[in-house]
Amino acid sequence: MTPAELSQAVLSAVRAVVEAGGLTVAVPDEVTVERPKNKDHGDYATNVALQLAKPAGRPPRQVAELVAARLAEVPGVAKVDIAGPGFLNITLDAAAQGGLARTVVEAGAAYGRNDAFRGLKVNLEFVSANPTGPIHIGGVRWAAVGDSLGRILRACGADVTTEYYINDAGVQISKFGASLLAAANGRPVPADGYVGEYIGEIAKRIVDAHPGVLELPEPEQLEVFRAEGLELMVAEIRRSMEEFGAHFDVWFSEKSLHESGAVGTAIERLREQGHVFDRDGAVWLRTTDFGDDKDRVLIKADGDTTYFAADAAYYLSKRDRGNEVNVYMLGADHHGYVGRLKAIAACAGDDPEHNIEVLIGQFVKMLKDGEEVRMSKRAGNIITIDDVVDWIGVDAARYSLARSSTDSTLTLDIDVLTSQSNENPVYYVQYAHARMSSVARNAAQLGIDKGAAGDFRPELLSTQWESDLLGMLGEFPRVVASAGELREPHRVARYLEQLAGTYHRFYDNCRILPRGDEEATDLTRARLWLAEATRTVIANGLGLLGVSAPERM
RNA sequence: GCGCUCGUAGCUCAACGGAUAGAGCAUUUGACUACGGAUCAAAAGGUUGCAGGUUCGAAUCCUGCCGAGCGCACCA
Repeated sequence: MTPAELSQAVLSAVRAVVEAGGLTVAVPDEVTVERPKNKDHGDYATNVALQLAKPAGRPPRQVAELVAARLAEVPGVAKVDIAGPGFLNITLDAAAQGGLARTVVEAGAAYGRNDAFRGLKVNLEFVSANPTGPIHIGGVRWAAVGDSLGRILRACGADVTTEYYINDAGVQISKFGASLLAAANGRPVPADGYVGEYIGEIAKRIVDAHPGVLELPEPEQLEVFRAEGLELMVAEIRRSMEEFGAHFDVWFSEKSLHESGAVGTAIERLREQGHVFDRDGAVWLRTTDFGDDKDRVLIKADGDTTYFAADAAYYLSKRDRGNEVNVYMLGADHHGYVGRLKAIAACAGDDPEHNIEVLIGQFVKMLKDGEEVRMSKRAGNIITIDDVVDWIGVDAARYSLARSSTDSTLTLDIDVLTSQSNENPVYYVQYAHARMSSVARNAAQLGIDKGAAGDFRPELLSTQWESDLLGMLGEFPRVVASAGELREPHRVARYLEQLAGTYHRFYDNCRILPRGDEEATDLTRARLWLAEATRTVIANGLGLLGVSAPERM
């Protein structure tokens, strides 16, 4: 029996009580059934009686007794206790609980998926770092979290488009080009230009590809370095992202918004909505109508459009392409954008609470020799995505970045990650998968098979460790659903750590394969079902994080 | 000054208003002639920044204060 099925059973019990006249209260749409932390509280607990007590005008324990009597009759429910202020503690019989292993194995890769977001078009924009240098650590966090969130939302049935916004228009690209030009000519980098080894490397690649470039008049040279440098840098970023396993469906050029006239069209559309006005020779969007702290300029007095105008056009583009929910993942230094982004949606006549979601990721600090590594572009000590991957590999990097909430600043100790990488929790999870794979290999070698589903005897999975493991497996669909709903991939990682721990304890206490000359028994086969189910869930979960599930380590 | 985010074990971090606040690392002590010891068992470690409030119940929600980070452009 899955938690979802049990939840339905509790609901039916409540309904039965109400229909029999035991309670006068509206039957809730859903009830929460959770795994109690304390084993004495049964396999599952529900607080439905506590919630219904007040509307029903009855003491919680009295409500609990009425529901418990009905629930105890449900097939598969072994026992229902009333505890504390009015919790219902439910114990399942072993067969009902063990049947979950078969459910999981038969669902395979589909186990954990749901259709909560069926038909919902979601756009996820993340990283979107300026193509003037390599992706640094802050961008890497979003690469890991954003890509994982995309996988999770797809598992929840959403139609997801992942997107990288390329800021390829504007002065920073010109500065980038000027920096490349200077490097190619052996001159010092201009003030507030870009420095770093990569500048010299890219400059050299451009010179190699265009042998005559340095003979051209300087303005033409600049144009070559600007355009070619941009192309090479974007290609470099794409390579890094693909190597990191972060895939973007769309690489969206800011410049294209200007060149296609989309920016002008967007301003006109906002004007038709009545939120555009002229003042001091500039064109403004009255974002203060919708909670922004000041109005924003769309077209400057000198006639140039602002970055904000492109933002508005970009948002409308996303909407025009059918995206209903548009998620922006920004660094903490951009949290000031939330108000104006929401205001764009509102000015366009959309619902800013539904059509735009902004996730703010706090900074990632790097620690080396016990001290924070102060990153500065000028000093050239930026930690890039490629650095992190070189040190600890893609799996460990993605996992360490995705396992904690983006709400809190994250501190990564380089020394720990490199020298003691075995202690990284990702290996704990992967090791469980490798162990199960090893058991499967050994079983095959012994000619043992878990057998047909019809011969599986779930009631044999009766120890505390097997019960714990089955309980954890049952939680997976809800973990995926809540991770998707809350946009919090770290919930999947934390769950996997718990699941791996539960598996390791099971493995330690419950021998799966026969030893020596012993024959395989029904218990052997039942445990193979359980191990296979666990392996499936770990593989599915790691897949949601974009982390490999190795068969050997 | 205004605003956003955060404050949990020595460290890094969990905990969708639920029962005794949990893991890992570090520290201490145990377990391999059994399926992978990258494991397991156990000990120790807390006034959840502080003070109020809301309720059957608060780390979680509200208010104030303290502390940290980051924002407050006709820049991009």
